[in-house]
Amino acid sequence: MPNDFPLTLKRLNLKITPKRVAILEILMNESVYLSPEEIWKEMKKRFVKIGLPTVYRNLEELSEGNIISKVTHPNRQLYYYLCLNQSHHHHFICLSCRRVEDINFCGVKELEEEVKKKIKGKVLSHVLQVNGLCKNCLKKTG
Amino acid sequence: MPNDFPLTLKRLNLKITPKRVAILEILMNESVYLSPEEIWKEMKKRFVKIGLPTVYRNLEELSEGNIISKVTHPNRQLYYYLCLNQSHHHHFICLSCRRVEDINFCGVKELEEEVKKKIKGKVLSHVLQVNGLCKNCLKKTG
DNA sequence: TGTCTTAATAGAAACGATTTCTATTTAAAA
DNA sequence: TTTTAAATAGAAATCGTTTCTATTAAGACA
Repeated sequence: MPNDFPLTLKRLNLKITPKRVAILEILMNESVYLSPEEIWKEMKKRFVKIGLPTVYRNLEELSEGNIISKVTHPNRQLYYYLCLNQSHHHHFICLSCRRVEDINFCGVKELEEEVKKKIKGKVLSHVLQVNGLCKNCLKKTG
Repeated sequence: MPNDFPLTLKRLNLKITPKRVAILEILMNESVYLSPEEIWKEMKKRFVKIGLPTVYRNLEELSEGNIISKVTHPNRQLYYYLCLNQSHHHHFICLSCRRVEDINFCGVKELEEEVKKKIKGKVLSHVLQVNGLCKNCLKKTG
C-alpha cells in the first residue's frame, strides 16, 4: 500500500512535498528503524535547506496517519520504521542492529517461542501494554 | 512481597534510607502510576531537604530491582507503579485516571476481550514489543 | 557504643531530544 | 494565473532527565 506514496499522502490530505516523499523513500530503503536525527542527516544529502523540525513534524504526521510506525524503545527516544505489512501484527526489534521483524502471532508466550525458534534471536525484554479508558473514565468521557 | 520494604531493600543491597522507604510508601498508598515530579512533590511534604535527582535515582534503582514497574506511556515521560502481584502478568493502564489493572493473560486478542468484558474499559491502543537480539547480533555478542 | 567505609544525598548546573515561534515559501485548488 | 492554506527554515525555547561535586549518613565491624 505505501508503495504509491503520492496516493497515500493524498488519502491523508497531506500535500505531496519533495521532502515528505524523501522521508518516506529513506525509510523505504532502510531495513532498520531510524531516529529523526538520522533521517535528517540523510535528508541533508538531498536538500540544501532542510530543518530538523520539518523531519520531526513529518514523521509525526506520517505516524499519525499509520503510514509509518513508531518504535517503543527502552531508551525512550523516538524511532520510526516503515512497514509494508498491512495486516495486524507486531514487531520484534533488535536492540543491537535495529532490524525489525514482523511477528504475526499476538500472544507473548508463543511470541517468545517464535523469537527463539524462528528468528533464532534472544528476547531480552518485552513490552505489552494496553492503553485505554477504564470503566469509570469511559462513563465520564462517553 | 514488597510488603516488607526493609527486607526487600536489603535483598537488593540497597541501604534502608528514610527517603527510599518513603518513596515506596508513597507508591504503596497510591493506586495510580506517578511521575518522578509528582513523587517529589509528595516527598517535599515529608522532608525539608529532598532533591529531584534523588527521586529519579531511587526510582531507577527500585525499577531495576523489579520492586516497582515502569510504565510505557505514549507521551514518553516516566511513570512508576508499585505492583504487589508477583506472578508474570501485564498491565492495563488508564490514560485518563491512570489506574492500573493487572492482566493475567498474555495474549493480546484475549487481552482485549478481557479489557472489554472484565474491566469494562475501552482499549485505545496497545503496545506489544519484544526487545532482544536478532540472530546475527546474538552471534556477535554471544 | 564509637569508628570507619562506602553508598546516598543536596543543590546547582548541564544536557539534549523535542517543540514552539514567526516570517517565508510552495503545493495545488480555483 | 491567481489565490490561499499548508509546509518549511532557522532560531530559540522548553523541560524532563542526568551529571557533577561536596557533604551526609547507613550499617559493618571493632
